[in-house]
Amino acid sequence: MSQHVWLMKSEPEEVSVDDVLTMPDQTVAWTGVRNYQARNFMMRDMNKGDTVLFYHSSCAEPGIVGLGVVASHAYPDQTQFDPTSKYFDPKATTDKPRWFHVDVKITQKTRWLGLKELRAQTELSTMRLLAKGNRLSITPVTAEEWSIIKELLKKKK
DNA sequence: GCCAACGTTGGC
DNA sequence: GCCAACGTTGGC
Repeated sequence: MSQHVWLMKSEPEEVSVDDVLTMPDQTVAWTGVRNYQARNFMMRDMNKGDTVLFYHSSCAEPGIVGLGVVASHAYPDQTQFDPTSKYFDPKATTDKPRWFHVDVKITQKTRWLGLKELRAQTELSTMRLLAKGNRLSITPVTAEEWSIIKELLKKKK
């Protein structure tokens, strides 16, 4: 079972890195994913202990703001069964759930590593996050990309 | 299975 | 609020 690194987007208006730090065990259930590619990453490719780059999106300061780990295996997203939830899916049943998610535990806040700064690194031009037209909320990060990001995070911007 | 219409994402 | 890019839906 191999170690992976993932970049996971969250809208700070919904769940910010600080919000997660106030949650029990600094862990958030990553519910609400309604895209099959992102779901499949969680179901098929994620392992407990994988590294997570916590990214703020749809906000004034998009970028990486924290580090964490995958804290569970994928399990059914309860919001799909809740008619009052905006994530309700009428086609999902408890026998045949459509949507699954993992839990993510934040292990540390980082400095803000903004999207512009990421784009400025030619070595990071391969990042899935930065690919033209990318909208995926969960994207894999290669070992090479991760080591570059680690160095960037050490720098005092 | 094709594909037009529609909805969503997310940076700007 | 705009809009490019992409995913999903549903009629045929």
